[in-house]
Amino acid sequence: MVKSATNRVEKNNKYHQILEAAIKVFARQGFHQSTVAQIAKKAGVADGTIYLYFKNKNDILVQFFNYKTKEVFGSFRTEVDRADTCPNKLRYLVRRHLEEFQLNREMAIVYQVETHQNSRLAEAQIREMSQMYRDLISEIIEQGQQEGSIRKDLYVGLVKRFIIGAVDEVINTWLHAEEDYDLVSMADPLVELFIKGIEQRDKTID
Amino acid sequence: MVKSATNRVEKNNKYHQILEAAIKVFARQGFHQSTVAQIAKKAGVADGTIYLYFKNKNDILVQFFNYKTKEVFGSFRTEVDRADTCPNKLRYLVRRHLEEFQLNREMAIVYQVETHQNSRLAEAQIREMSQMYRDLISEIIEQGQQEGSIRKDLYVGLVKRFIIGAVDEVINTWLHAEEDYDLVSMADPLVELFIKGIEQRDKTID
Amino acid sequence: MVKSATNRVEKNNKYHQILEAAIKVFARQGFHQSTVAQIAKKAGVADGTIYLYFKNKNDILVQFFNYKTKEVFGSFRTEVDRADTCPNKLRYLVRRHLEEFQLNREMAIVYQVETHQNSRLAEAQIREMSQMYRDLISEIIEQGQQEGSIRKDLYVGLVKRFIIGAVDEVINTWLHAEEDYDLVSMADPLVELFIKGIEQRDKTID
Amino acid sequence: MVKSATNRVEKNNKYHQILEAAIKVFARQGFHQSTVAQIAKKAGVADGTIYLYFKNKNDILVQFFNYKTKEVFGSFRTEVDRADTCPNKLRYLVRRHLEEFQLNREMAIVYQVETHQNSRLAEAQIREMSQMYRDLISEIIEQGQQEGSIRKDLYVGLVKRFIIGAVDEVINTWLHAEEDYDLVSMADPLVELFIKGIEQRDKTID
DNA sequence: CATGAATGAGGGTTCATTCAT
DNA sequence: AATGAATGAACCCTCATTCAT
Repeated sequence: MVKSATNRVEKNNKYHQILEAAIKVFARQGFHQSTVAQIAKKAGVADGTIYLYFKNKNDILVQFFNYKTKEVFGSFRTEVDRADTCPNKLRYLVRRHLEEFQLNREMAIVYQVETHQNSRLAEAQIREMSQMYRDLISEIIEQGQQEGSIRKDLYVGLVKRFIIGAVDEVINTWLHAEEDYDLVSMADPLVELFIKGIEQRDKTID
Repeated sequence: MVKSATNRVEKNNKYHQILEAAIKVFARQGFHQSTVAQIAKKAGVADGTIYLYFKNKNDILVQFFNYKTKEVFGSFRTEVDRADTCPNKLRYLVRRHLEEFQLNREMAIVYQVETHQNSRLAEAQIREMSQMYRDLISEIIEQGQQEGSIRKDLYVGLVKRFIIGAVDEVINTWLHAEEDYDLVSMADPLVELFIKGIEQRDKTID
Repeated sequence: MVKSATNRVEKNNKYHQILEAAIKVFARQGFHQSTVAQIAKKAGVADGTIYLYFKNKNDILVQFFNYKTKEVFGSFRTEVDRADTCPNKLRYLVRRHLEEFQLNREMAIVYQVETHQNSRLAEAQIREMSQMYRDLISEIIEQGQQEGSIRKDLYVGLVKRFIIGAVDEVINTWLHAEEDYDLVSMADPLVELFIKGIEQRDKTID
Repeated sequence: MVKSATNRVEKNNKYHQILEAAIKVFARQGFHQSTVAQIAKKAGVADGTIYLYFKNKNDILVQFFNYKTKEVFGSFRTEVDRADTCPNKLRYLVRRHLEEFQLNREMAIVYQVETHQNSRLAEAQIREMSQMYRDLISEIIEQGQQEGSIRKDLYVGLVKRFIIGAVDEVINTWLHAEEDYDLVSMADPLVELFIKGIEQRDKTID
C-alpha cells in the first residue's frame, strides 16, 4: 500500500515533470518548433519515457489543457462566487484571470497561441474551457440584469466576446511587451470600461 | 504599352497566384503543417517556381503581411477619414474591419493565427501593422476627447486593447463558429458597447 | 569489464561501419556525387543513423582524415625511427607509405582527390597531416646533412615537394592504371632516384 | 562570306567567353560547387545560351581540356625542340610548364583538381594530354641515354612519374600557399634535383 | 518502468536543363 | 541566335516514434 502510494506519486511526478517542461518549451518555441527531445531533456527523462505518459506529442498539449488550464478556470468560479453584485463578480473574475496568467506566463503563452489556431490540436479541450468561461460571464450578466445594474437590451453572446476579447488582448499585449509590467493593475480600469464604456456623459445629469 | 502592361500582369499573376494559394493552404492547415508542394500544387506551378518569387517558405508569410494586410489596413484610414465625429469614425472603422475580414476569410484566419504566435514568423510586418491600427484608434479617441464625446480620464493604451481585443474576439468566434453568419451585423452593437458599456443607467436621468 | 569492452566495440562498430562505407562510396564516386543514402545503404544502417555519429555529410570526410589517415601517418614516424641512416629512413618511409596506400586503396583514392581540391572540405585536417609529413622529411634530410650523406646546398622546402610529389604521382598512376600491379616494388627504385638522380656519372671517377 | 566570317568570330567569342568564365568559376569553387547560372552570369550571357555552345555542364570541362590545356601542352614540345641536350630539354620543359601555370593560375587549379579525381569528368582528354607529356619525357630521357648524360639502368616509366609528380607538387604547393611567390624560380633547382639527386658525393672526386 | 539508439518518412531547397518567345 | 522563366528530380537533414535491453 505504501509502495503503491509512492509509485503513484512517482508516476505523477514524472507526468508533471514532463508536462511542465513541455509548457516551457512550447512557450518559448511554439508547438511545432518544439521537439520531443527538447521536452525530454528539459524534463530530465529519456525521449522514450514521454511515450509512457503521453500517447504522442500532440497529447501533451491536450493534457495541458485538461490539467493546467482546467484547474485555473475552475478557480474562476470560486472567485466569482465570493462576490455578490454583478460588477464585483466581473471585477473578481478579471482580476483572478489576470493574476493567474501573470503567475503562469508560460501557460499564458501556450494558451494564447493554441486558442487562436485554426486547426486546433486540442480542439475539444479548448471548446470545453471556452464554454466554461462564457457560461460564467452569462451568469454574471444575467444576474446583473435581474439586479438592475446591467442593461436588459444586450445581446449577451456579443457581450461575452466583448469581455473575453478585451481581457485576451490585454494579456496578449503584456505577453508581447518589451518590458515587464504589472498585469493585474489593468483589471479594475478594464472592468470599468466594460461597465461604463468610453462615453463622456452629460455633466449636469451625471 | 500593351505589351508592358501584359508583362506586368503576367508577372503579377504568378506572384499573386502563389500568394493566394499559400493563404488558402495556410488557412486550412496552419503554416507549419503546410508544405511548399501543397502550395505549388494549389497555385498550379512547379515547386521550384515558388523560389523564383519568394526567398523561402517563411517569406511567403512575410509577403502576405506586406501585400495583403497592409492594403486592408490602409483602407481603414480612408474609411475613418470619411466620418467626422468620433463615434462615427469608430463605427466606420469596425464596420470596415469586419467587412474586410468577412470578405477574406482565409486572410482573416492566417492573420488571427500569426498575430497570436509567440515566435512570430513575420514579426516586423505584424508590429508595423499593429502599430498602424493602434495609432488610428489613438487618433479617434483623442479627437473624441477634444469634441467632448469621450471621457478624458481614460488610459488610452488600455482603451486600444479593449477595442482591438473585442473586435478580434468577435472575428475569432465567427471563424470558429459551426455555422456561418453575418459578421458585419456585429459592428454597430459592438461599437455601442464600447461607447456606452453594459451598465444600466438611472431611468429618470436616461 | 567484458560488457564495457563490448559496448565500446559496439559503439565503434557503427561509427566505423559508416566511415568505412563512406570511404568506399567516396572512392568510387567522389564526395559530391555520393549521397548519404548510398553510404547508409552500404553501411547497412538507416539514413538518419548517420547523423547520430556525424554532424553532416561533410563531417564524414573530416572524420576520415582524423581517424584513418592520422593513424596511417602516425605509423610513418614509427617506421622512420626504426632506421638509422638517412637513406634508410627515406627508404622505410616510402616503403611504408606505398604499403599502406596499397593496402587501403579506397583511402588512397579519397586522399588523393581531397588533397588536390582547391576548396578543401577538410582543410584543417589536411593541412595538419601534410605538415606532419613535411616535418618528417625535413628531419630526415637534416639528419642526412649532418651525417654527410646528403648535400648541404639544398633548399629543403623544395626537396620536400620533390619527394612528396614523386611519391604522390607514383600512387596516382597506380590508382589510375588499367591493370593492378605491385605498388611497393616502386619504393626502392624511387628512393634511389631521389638520392642519385638520373644523371650518368663519369665511369672513371665512379 | 564576310558575314559568315563575322558570325564565326562572334560565335567563337561567345564560346570563349563562356569557357573562360567557367574556368574562373571552377577554379574558385570546384566543378560541383559551381552552377551553370554562375558561369552564365560571369560570361555575361543567359543561362540557356550555354547550351547552344556546350552539350551540358560536363562538356564545358571537356572542352576546357581540349582547348586550353591542349594548347599549353602543345607549346611544351616546341620549347623542348629548341634545346639540344637532354638536361637542357628538361630544363626548358619544366621552365615552360611552371611559366604557363603561373600565368594561368585558374587553369592550373582546374587542371590539378580534375587530373586527380577518380571519376574523371574529362577522362579521355586527360589521358590524351597526360600521354603527350609522358611521351615528351620519354623522348628526352631516351635521348639523354644515347647522349650518355643519363643513366641507362633506369625504369623510364618510373622516371616519368618522378618528374611529373615533383613538378606537380611544386605547382600544388604554390597554389595552396598563403602568399604568392615566383613559381618559375623553382624550375632550375628542381631540374638539378632530378639530375643530381640529393646525395652528397665524395669531395675528392667531385 | 526507463532508456536512448535506431529508424525512415517527409519536407525545404537547389539547380541542370528545356522551350516558348 | 539568345533569352530566362519554368520545371521537377534529387538530395540533405530533421524528428516523432519504436523497441530491444
